[in-house]
Amino acid sequence: MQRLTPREIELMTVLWERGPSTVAGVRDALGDGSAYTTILTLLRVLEEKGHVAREVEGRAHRYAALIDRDDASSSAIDRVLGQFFRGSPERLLTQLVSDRGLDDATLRRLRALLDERLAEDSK
Amino acid sequence: MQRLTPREIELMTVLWERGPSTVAGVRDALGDGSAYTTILTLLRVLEEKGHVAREVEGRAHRYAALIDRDDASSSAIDRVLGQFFRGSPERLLTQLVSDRGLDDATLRRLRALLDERLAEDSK
DNA sequence: ATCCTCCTACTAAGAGTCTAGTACTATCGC
DNA sequence: GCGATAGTACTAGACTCTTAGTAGGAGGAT
Repeated sequence: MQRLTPREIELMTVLWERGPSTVAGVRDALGDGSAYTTILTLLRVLEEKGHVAREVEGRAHRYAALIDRDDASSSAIDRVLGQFFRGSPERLLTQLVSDRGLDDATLRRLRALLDERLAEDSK
Repeated sequence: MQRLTPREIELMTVLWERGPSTVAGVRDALGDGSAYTTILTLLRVLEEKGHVAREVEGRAHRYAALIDRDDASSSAIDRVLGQFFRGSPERLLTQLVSDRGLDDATLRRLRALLDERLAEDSK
């Protein structure tokens, strides 16, 4: 999966969460002061890159995400994993739990998650 | 912490792993075909940004990382967390274990990590 | 029919990233 | 001393990212 820029991630997030949207819809959802044409341009670029598709709807166009949110986040994790943790999820988790001051409740939920996963695997 | 570019991360990684290095040292460690002056320029930029310092050593300069690797990776995690997981480490871990096909051994090690951490906290 | 509004297409500018060349300097071997 | 070598400083070009303006078209209101 090709890398998304920070701004592109913001736009894609809107499409992922709201579903297919018009330029005005995306702009409203973002709620920053970006000009209408700015959003339009960004969506055009995303279309060129193959990350979104659009269809005509009345006189406007409706843009829809073509890539999966999970795929995008997975790529982002891969990148961080490779850049900082020699590809090791353990190292990442270690830092996650040691640096972030996660409270016991969160730690226990994380452990429960792993337990679940392990139980599934052994089925 | 300010965002590092991908290329900057590569250079910083060399400094983090090898310790303070000269331009030639960094260039050798990278081992890609980059021109000497390219590495020089990148290090100069990193110095301008305050990420590295240098001191004269003979006729060359030796560059040293000023920022901590853990801080940088922590920022990277924060970014991904914010961009894709609404700031929730659980959501990140969920995807980590579900998508990545981690084997049972790894999952158990991750769980052991959490157990350790929980034990420490209760001390 | 004409004007207004909404929307798109195209263009462009400024900043940042990454690359590397050229020019200059200092040191070392002789 | 003098040339070769190794290093730095400066410059610059190609590319990407982000922003937004201008022009023009299509539809609706009157």
